[in-house]
Amino acid sequence: MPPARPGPNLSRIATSLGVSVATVSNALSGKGRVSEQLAERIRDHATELGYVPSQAGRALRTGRSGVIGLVLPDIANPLFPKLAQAIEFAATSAGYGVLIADSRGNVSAQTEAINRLIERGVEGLVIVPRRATRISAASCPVAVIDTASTPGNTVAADHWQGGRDIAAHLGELGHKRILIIGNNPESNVQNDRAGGIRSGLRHDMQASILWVERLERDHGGGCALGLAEKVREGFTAFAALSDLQALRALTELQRDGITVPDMASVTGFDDLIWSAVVTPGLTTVAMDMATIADIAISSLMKTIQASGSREGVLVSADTDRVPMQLIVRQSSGLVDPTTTSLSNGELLI
Amino acid sequence: MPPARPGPNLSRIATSLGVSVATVSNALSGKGRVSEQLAERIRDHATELGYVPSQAGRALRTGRSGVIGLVLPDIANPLFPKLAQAIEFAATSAGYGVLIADSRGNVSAQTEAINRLIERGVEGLVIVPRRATRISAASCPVAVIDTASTPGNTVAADHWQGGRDIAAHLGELGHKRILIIGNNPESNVQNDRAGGIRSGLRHDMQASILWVERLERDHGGGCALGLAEKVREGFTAFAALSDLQALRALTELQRDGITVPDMASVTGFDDLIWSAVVTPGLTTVAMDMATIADIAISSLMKTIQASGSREGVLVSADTDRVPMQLIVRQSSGLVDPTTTSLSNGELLI
DNA sequence: CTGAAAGCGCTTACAG
DNA sequence: CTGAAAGCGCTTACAG
Repeated sequence: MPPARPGPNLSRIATSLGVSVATVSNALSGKGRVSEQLAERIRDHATELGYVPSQAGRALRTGRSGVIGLVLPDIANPLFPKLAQAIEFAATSAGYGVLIADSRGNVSAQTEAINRLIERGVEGLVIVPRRATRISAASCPVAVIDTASTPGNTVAADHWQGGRDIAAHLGELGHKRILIIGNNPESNVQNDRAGGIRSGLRHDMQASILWVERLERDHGGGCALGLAEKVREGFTAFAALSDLQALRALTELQRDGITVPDMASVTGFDDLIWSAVVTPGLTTVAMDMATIADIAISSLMKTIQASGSREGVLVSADTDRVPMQLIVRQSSGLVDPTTTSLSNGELLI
Repeated sequence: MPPARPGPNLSRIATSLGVSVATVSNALSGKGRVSEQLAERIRDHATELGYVPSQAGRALRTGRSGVIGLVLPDIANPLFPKLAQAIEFAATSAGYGVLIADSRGNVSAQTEAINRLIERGVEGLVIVPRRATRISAASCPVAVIDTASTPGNTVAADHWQGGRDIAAHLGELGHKRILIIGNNPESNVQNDRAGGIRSGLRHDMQASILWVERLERDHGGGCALGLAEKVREGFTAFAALSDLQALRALTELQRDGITVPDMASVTGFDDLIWSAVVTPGLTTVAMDMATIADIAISSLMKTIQASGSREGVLVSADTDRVPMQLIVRQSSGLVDPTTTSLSNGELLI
């Protein structure tokens, strides 16, 4: 005999009230086929007993688990907290739970992670793919979060426009020679951002690009970027393609006696946690994670509802580009004290 | 009539092979009540058909969902990636999925988050509680990750010992006057760390403490910490209670022309992502997240197995203190190039 | 407005 | 070694 749940179930409520389980079910789901009077009695009794509906029973009957999966290439990525928070919030608002999976390691780990989630019965998947991975249709609806320049149905920040904003900002400050600092030349995101910067330069501005990964291949991990030398060569602005590289640039410049922003400006991307904390505060461009998450989740919901949750199609929304927002702080020479405060009273540690 | 799943189920495999569902179930679960020959035929046919077992059916029958919940006070916390990654890995290894929930906001949000997870049928919960929150027994086993000084059954890093390691390290470097920089005087974690530092000072060393939150209450968010002044007063080492404050200290010192580590040393806690990236690299103390996660998950598994997954008790392990590990980088004046490399080729951006 | 009944897919005693 | 059957808790046509 199957193990009985300790908590009360519909049947217990029903017999205890002398009504049928069907009526209890209808009353609790509020479908309105029960007289309001009886419905209220049933609801009261249910709360009194501490009734918690069984997801398993409901899922088995309806074919919907009420859960989606979030697959990340590397949870340790500093962008992840914002993404996970936004997805969790959007999914919860839509009445769904979020199972996480880390596809750390190779591409096959990504496939395994996806399969694990599908075995757990997720109704849909939000995937941030590993580099150079195309998600072949899984056996459930999938929303991909990636660069706009990745082909396929994706939602992404408008990295290109973010780059243009950076270029415009640096132009206003009078910079002529910009050094773009990227990590990985294979990254679609970084190439979009760099392209945006280049396309936003005024005619009298010019930019070079430094790929840190290549530098480190030649000189070892953690090597100096040699930015003081670049300053001597005439570069006055360092536009990193992520806040992590921006932080590296900022601290290296300061260590070498180049004051920021007096002698050089530094900008980043993503508004990661430390951007508002460092001195001088880091000028950066933020993704609108809430909107990105909303689009991903709502496309997913639409597809789930339409397909009866079982089609293995990518979400049918066209590629969405969500605007990025420039956040000016002191590292680029403009001081706006209102953007530097960080309410970190909520930080765990 | 309930909606049929599109994929094959046990019954389809059974009829297609002319055997009973019981036999298929036994063959696939490998309980060994089926002749090896038949079992193999069944397994082959199942993979051929792309059979994926229904979690819902299994959960309903066995009373186990195969899922645990992870409740975090704030997913945006920079420590979260490491924690989530470690928990996800430990849970996956134990055959469990991980549902996440953010108890952002007030304490009642934490209660709601816990209830949502319980409604989704989690068999256990890993909770990083909000400050000053005691988790009253939920209706499933709970493992709490917090400071060792929080009463109750918890697993935590040995923050006190980490503090002692910092003090010993600074002592070896010859520092006499230490400024401890904390964020929040209410935090058990921070108080443990500060206490550890104080207890590890040699007789000829002395420490003062600066609470940033109080400073900002008086001078506004993002205000300067005034560390250059402290250097003039004779402080030579700044021991932050988290890497975020350490980064703030480091950049403020550098901006004010105090070279690190020549004129002052800086240390942090947690080995967050940027510690290895800044110049000079940040000396810090790392939690052993893998071990913490292993202990939390295995206690949970033990309690789940013992109690039939339904008792509302905290895990019965005594409070576990997991050692922290000192990571020496240049910010404290010792240069060890082997610890400065960061393989960030896997970073998304 | 309310109830009896079927059935989602699975596992596990129990019989043979 | 294999099969028939019960039952986990729910929802939803269908009858009354």
